[in-house]
Amino acid sequence: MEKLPTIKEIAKRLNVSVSTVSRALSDHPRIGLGTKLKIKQLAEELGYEPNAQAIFFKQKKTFVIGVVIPFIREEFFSQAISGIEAAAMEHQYTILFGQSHDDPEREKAVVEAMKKQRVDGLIISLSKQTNKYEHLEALNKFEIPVVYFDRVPPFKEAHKVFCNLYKGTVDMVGWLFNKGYRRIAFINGPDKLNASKERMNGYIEGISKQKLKVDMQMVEKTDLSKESTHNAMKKLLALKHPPTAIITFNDYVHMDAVQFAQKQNILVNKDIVFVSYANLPITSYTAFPPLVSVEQYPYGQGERAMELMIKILNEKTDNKIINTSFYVEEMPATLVAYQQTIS
Amino acid sequence: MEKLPTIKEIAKRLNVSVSTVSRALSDHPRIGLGTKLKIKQLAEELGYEPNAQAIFFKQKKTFVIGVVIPFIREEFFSQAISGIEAAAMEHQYTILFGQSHDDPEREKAVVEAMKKQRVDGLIISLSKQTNKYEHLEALNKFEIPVVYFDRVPPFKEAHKVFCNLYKGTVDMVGWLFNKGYRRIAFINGPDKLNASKERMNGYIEGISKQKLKVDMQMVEKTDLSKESTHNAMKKLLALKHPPTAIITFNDYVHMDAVQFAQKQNILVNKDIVFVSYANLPITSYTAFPPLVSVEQYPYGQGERAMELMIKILNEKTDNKIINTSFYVEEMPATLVAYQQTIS
DNA sequence: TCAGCATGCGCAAACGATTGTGCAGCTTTA
DNA sequence: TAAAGCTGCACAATCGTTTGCGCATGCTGA
Repeated sequence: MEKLPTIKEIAKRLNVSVSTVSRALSDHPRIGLGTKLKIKQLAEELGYEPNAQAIFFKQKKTFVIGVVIPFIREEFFSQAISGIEAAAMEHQYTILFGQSHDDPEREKAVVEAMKKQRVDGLIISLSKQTNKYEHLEALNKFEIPVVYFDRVPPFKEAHKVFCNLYKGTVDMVGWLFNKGYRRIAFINGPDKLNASKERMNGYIEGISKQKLKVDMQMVEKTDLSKESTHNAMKKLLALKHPPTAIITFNDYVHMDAVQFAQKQNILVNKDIVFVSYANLPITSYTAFPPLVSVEQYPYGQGERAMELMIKILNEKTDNKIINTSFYVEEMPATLVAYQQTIS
Repeated sequence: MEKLPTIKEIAKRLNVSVSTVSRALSDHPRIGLGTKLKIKQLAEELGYEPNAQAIFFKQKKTFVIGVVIPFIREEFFSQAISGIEAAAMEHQYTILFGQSHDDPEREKAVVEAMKKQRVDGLIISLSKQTNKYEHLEALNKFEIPVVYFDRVPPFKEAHKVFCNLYKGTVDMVGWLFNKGYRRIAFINGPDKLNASKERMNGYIEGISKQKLKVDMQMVEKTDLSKESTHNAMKKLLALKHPPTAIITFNDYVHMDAVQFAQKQNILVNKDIVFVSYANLPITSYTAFPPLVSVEQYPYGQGERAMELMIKILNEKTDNKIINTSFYVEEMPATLVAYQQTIS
């Protein structure tokens, strides 16, 4: 069992100083060619690799970015993290991973742990329940930049990457209208989510734009649990004039809604058509994927969030001038019709 | 913008030495009560938190475990990583995350990056293509323990956690036999995967146990791509006596196989029944989930892998005696009938 | 009264690497 | 031929923290 070789070890074996070894390995011009060669050869032999911990410790930089998301098992987030990882690798960064499980306490604990690890920055998609931001503002105070993505905070003073679903929702209502649907219902998410407000505004605008009347009986809410969604469906189906089209908050709500409709012997996408958000690959395997989806590009969001982070970090080291402005990146949400892979 | 406070800063403000501050904060008995109080109070005020980078650097420990998996988007792995994370948090460890994308080159690159970050240990599920292990043996050489899970290497000299699917497969064949099926086909994964061999042996044993004859025409292979699975299905359906039951390598192969069957206007689970491995939550949303599945407990595997890792690390610090034996943990794979949630 | 011990704290080395400075010895140039 | 410049290397400080050792001071007991 060998120890990982150090610069010291090389110096001792070759009877030179550690500084000479350090400079030789980084091709410093003031080191003689012969010495360089000897050193590099021995380094190669020993399988020397610089101790990142030591370097980063001295440079006060770790090249580690913390990433906190609600649930990795949600495909949206696993795709997002893939985008983050891809961008990170390209710039020699590594990522520390943590889940909040949509619990603010756990979110706080994870963020603390990452702060202890002295991550260079934090990329986070907030937990549904998060309404206090002290644990995150604490990071700002200590010059650890935070980039939010998808589930971003309501205030302006933050770097964010997100999809604005307003326009996508307007388009979706328009699409349904053009297909002849008039009784368009909407199962929205929790009020406090920004994403819910955007969708809601888009829905109202979309309905109005088609000269239809907004009927609040057609709007239900779910806390995103299966029971809650089933409950919303129950109410919609009990209406005197039940909807002929249902827009659901996301693909998971979609699947739960479809499940409920089937239980009621409703012919999905015949009696009632279902459309949704997210366009996740798994839906292509389900019996009744949304006829049309608002694509939110999770991979792209993750990628952009990471690139933004790197940009911020570079600015921090380059200019000593503290940049007090915040980056806000709004990505387009586009309407995607379901690709018929079956039959 | 404040800097993160250091022990030095506290020492300067209180006109004591850094060693006194360090000892005071860790309740050393030789530090006076009054001094301790003053120091602790100021530390609290400044929001002091020890610089983990510095401590770990000195202690040659990072409390970071590298985790490398093929694809986070596969539910099996996202569940596994949740188990790993849960166990890690419980013991104050954090996890560095990387994906191999089933590419040995990328796997190597990720492992190298983690080695540079001086992770305390590495938990890995091998890429499908990995058949050289130098990049991982390099870690062993430098006393960075490696725990493999699920996709484990063929050799003995390794810590492993996995499900042996042999018995599960025997049981599955038995289940089908009891239900009256006799022409039981099998779409297996790539030969080089251990998991394929286990399943194959189980299949053969299962068939023989029921006094049926093993018909190699009933056994097809897939490289796990959709095309390859469709191709395997094509061959099976073209047989003079096509199967009445099909065992697929995993839930993704299952979904692709079902998709193909539907294209051929075959009544799934009526003309042919499909059974599979993994029992992933998403299959409950699909039109035709496997009638029965061999549950592989990804969360449990991840959890156990992490616990094993911590055990190994503790042994390393406790006894200076190097433990040369390897831990091999075989988890039971149990047969699970599909929970009918629809209708 | 003084050795001996406990108390309370500071000094300095160490972890692995980077980097400014200094100092030889050699070569160049006026 | 001596000042000036270049070449090739070593020394030492530094990052934040821990920890063995040592040095005062005050107290105890014989």
